[in-house]
Amino acid sequence: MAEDLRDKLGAQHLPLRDQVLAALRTAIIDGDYLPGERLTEDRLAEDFGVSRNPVREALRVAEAEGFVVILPRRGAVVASPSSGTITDMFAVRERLEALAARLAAERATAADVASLRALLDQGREATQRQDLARVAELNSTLHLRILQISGNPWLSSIAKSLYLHVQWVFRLGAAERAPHSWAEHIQLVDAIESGDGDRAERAALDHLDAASAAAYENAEGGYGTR
Amino acid sequence: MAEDLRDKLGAQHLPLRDQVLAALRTAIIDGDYLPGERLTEDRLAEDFGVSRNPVREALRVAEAEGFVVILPRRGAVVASPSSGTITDMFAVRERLEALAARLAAERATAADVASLRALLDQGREATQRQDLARVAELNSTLHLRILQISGNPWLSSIAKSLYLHVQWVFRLGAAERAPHSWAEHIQLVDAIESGDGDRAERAALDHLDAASAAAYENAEGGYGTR
DNA sequence: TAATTGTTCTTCGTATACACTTTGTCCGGA
DNA sequence: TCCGGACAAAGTGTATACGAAGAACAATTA
Repeated sequence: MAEDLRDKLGAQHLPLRDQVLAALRTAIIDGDYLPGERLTEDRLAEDFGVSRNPVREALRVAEAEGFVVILPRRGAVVASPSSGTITDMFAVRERLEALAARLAAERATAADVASLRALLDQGREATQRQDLARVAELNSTLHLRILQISGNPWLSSIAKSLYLHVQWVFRLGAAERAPHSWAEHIQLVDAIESGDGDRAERAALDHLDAASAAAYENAEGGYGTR
Repeated sequence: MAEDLRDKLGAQHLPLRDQVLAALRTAIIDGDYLPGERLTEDRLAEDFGVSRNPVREALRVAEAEGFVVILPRRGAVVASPSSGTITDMFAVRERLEALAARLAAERATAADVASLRALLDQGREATQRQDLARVAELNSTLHLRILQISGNPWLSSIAKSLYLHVQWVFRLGAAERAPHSWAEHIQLVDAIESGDGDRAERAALDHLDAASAAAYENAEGGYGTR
């Protein structure tokens, strides 16, 4: 009986560096660490209650992911997304999510479609309850689920990382728009279910156009021009 | 005069971890470390003549980039690209490079076009000299240059990383095909110069179709199905 | 004021230690 | 011969300490 427990614990073992990385990411996305803020190793180590080594490893990955900028011999600061990169991000995301929608349409099983429909149902429900946070969360889940259904690991991992950044930049306005985007989501899932790749791609593009327009508008007043 | 030197030296400073990462990447791409090979920290530290810390930091980034797989408490092994991921990689690359071509066409200055033409000239020359390695190198440079001209940092960084993986998987057959692809490159640069986004995108897609067909063929006999 | 110097903070890299897992080996028993 | 457990070896994960070097900032001096 003890072996079972140990096995599970062993498999479950998450290296501290990964926990730190996850915590760092969410702290940045949630705005606990603001763009431009300096992140000294000692401070992070203290914040997360670990030694400097795991922190350093997490920082390198966070840099590769674009969440922090590291200047040699000067340390890490939280990256500052500019409005220019917003346009750029959406340009890339448009292509990738369109591809994901097409692949998903071509490969989705009945079970896949059912899981998407279930998410739509939960979304409708949460919208009625005015639970915006939950709606936004389901929104994310839906997108990630479509990526997963696309069955392309490269696409999935790249788009996922991009999606995190989008959330970071637009964490302010995302919740308000979420309910509006739900109608577009239904279109998208319908298209995926139909198995028509062209139609799915079009639906994804329509959705992203609307999202980028709304997000951009929001960014004008929110994050500012720089 | 001294200030200039100091500034340059300061900026030039490459942390060991970055040097290790670069060396590790090229060692993997060049096949010095084969897929599935175990990479113990001590060994890498000795190979590169550094301590464990820089090696560990480089390994984490290499993992994020997909060059190695790290299993907790068991260490890192060189990733094994399967033929399935080849198709997936090209599917993503197609979209991204098409976007890059379009943006490049829309934004290229006269100087940009000139630099592309210069690369084409050098390529023609190297082809005549039968210097296949040089041709392959110029091939890479051309693609990266177009990404740079696109002016989209996200696109650039993602496509660059993808490009590295393509080189890794097809390092065997890339050199042979390089001369053939040159004609397609000329089409592409012509399209970029014309400023016609649609045309540039089409040229990029044509090029990638040919490249993926050739690469796939080569992989059948080379790397094998798994 | 402007240039220089000195101090302090921090990163970068090395080295060391140790707990804990995983893996491999060996050995006795069925 | 084959199996299962004890035991040893290898390697990772984490913490800690230390020195060198750079960067930032304050103090001092011309």
